[in-house]
Amino acid sequence: MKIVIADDHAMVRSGFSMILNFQDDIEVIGAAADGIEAYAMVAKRRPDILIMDLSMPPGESGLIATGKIKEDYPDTKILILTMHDDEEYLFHVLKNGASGYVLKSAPDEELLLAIRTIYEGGTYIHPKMATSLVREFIKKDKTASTEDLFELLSKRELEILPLIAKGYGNKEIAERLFISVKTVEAHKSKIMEKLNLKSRPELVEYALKKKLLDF
Amino acid sequence: MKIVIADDHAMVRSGFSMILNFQDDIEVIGAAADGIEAYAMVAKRRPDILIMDLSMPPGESGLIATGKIKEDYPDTKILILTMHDDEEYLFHVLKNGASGYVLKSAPDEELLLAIRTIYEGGTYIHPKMATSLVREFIKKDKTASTEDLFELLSKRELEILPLIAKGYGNKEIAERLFISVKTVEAHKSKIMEKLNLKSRPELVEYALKKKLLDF
DNA sequence: ATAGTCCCGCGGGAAATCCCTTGATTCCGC
DNA sequence: GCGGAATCAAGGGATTTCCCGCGGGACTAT
Repeated sequence: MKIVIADDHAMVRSGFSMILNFQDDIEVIGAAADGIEAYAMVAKRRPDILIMDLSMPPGESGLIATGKIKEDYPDTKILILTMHDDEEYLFHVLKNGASGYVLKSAPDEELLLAIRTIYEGGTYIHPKMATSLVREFIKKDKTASTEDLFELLSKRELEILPLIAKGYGNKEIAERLFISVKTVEAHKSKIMEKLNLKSRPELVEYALKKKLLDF
Repeated sequence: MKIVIADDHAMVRSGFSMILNFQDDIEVIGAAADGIEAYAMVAKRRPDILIMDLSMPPGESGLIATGKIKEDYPDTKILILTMHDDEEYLFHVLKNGASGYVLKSAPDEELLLAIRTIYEGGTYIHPKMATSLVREFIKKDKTASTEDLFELLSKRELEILPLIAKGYGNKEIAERLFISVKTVEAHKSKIMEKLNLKSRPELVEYALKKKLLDF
């Protein structure tokens, strides 16, 4: 596979080139000293993988370059190689389309593993960095205890609550459930009483937190 | 650090015990053959780390045991060791409180690295497994293009849309923005016209997808 | 400059809908 | 059999919705 290295330190570039070229399946076909050069190099050589240092001050930051390159040349996988074990970077970089994140302090084997992983379409995140990713994931997904819900609300109420939250009118709900509008209103009152909600927005928020809004 | 190993294969247990006890900083203080035994062992010995095989058929699945143990003994870190490189498992296991996920096919060094990482409070996910995690993360965070929004809707409309979606009544919105109810109605009409929405639920859905509902 | 367009704000009035209180039925567990 | 909850429902006042229309300010193209 063909690789381009982008790093503002010449020594780092040649060092990694040595290591990589020593591999049978890897060929370093270019190098760049900043984000702009990296973009140009990718445009010219079309590598399979671009290894990019995040902190390249002069031309353009590696982060921005990552976004641009990924947008124009999505086939080139981007592996971020950095000395920051900062969580913030990880998020931004992933959102900008990078496929991997390896610390410069990692052993050579890890770099090679990362390269081969993303070459095959995978994503390589330095395991320790996964912490923040997992935390975010759990946070976004585990808001709902769901348990307390089923204990408090009846079947009917549990059926009506999401509909209200989704913005359906009482009439629509009534038609959908083949009951009277008045009944829907009664249920709604009961729900709000049980859950100690006193306004529609609170109800929407509640439903949202309990993941009842699945459009 | 003190470790308990849970695996239904005796050979696996002794094998790993050998490897781990060979380390200066690790001491295997117990073993279990199923989820129930694992729970009891954790209750008795209070290890720093529990290494758990996911697929233990007889007593109780490792997954469920993980949840129970984590709930009652949150100080014990749980490292999942499995042969499944299945995405589904990863999610469930993380939600149930595991701190690490390592494949049985991984080299010993990786296991040791994982143990030490989670002992220090980190989270270790096998890098290749990060793929699905990242995918989910990006999906949950990048649903909104947000761009098209700001082009279509005016400032005021962009201010009102979320309020409607959140369930606020026209009157409340009017009071909050110091404008007339009639004006709110007008804006609402404009919004629905521009976005081709014809009902309140559609509007809520739209707002939700654009991440405008941030309670 | 003038006309066109968009954003913002406001209003009337009629019909539909929502909100709140009250009450009837049924079913369940004690 | 009796309290309690679930389900259903009506009456009446408050609110929203939907149809209209009005005017001022900003920006643009002619």
